[in-house]
Amino acid sequence: MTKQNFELNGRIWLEVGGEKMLGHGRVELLERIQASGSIRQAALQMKMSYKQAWDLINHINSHFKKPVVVSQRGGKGGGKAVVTADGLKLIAQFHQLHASFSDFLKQHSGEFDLTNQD
Amino acid sequence: MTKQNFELNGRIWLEVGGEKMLGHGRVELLERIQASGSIRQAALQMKMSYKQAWDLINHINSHFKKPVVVSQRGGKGGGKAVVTADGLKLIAQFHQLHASFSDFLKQHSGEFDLTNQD
DNA sequence: TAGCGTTATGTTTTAAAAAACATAACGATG
DNA sequence: CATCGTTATGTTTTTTAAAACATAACGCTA
Repeated sequence: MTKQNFELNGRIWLEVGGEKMLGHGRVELLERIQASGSIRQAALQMKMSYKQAWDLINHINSHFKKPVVVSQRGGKGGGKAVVTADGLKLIAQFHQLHASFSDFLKQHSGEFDLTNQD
Repeated sequence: MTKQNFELNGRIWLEVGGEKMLGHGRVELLERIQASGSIRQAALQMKMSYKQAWDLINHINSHFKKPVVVSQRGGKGGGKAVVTADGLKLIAQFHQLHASFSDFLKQHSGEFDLTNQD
């Protein structure tokens, strides 16, 4: 009898109007924007193009009642971006939820089993 | 104060060797194969091409130690396909797990909240 | 006031994924 | 022993998504 080796995995995310809005990747992007004060730097760190990062946060901003990132161009350093209080709240809430989800996956990871008598 | 309307959502799946192997869609495919005795009929029901369905179950079969579907061509009706005992076991185990996951999502769906004093 | 680095946005090109198409093999059955 | 409906598989085309490229706007700062 040889035992099949399984792993349980999954993803969770936040939706607004049925549209995916905030998952693991976008939360990381927000965190890096907050840490660096720059969309460009955050994008570089995550190996995505500036445009891709900008499109993402623009999409989020335009679907929430209040923006999660506010930015300005020109000035010292060329411009900057900061995560709003709401954005920070979302990051924290997502982390908390994701920790519960990780527990869930770990707790149920043994439930797949094809062991039998052969 | 206007409240942002959130929904929590997610997916879970089974992996073998880090590769996604069995999630919601493939489980449904297996069920329809079992119910109809035919890959073609299952594919039609799910509005996918026969090739796509076949590629999926072939991929699964070749990554598990024992196949989840066995099939034969020719003969009465042109051929047939049946889900193995292991396959049926996986379906059942996935359903059980997915029910727990649905509970998880429901229980935590209220954890996102941006309500504040403005 | 020219230059710098970043935000903001549109367009074009490339790559990946999906769909469509085509065809052989098979075995009961009439 | 030809037909039928399905399994099995490869190839081509289309669609979609991602990446690359290009450029304007902006406001400090030297």
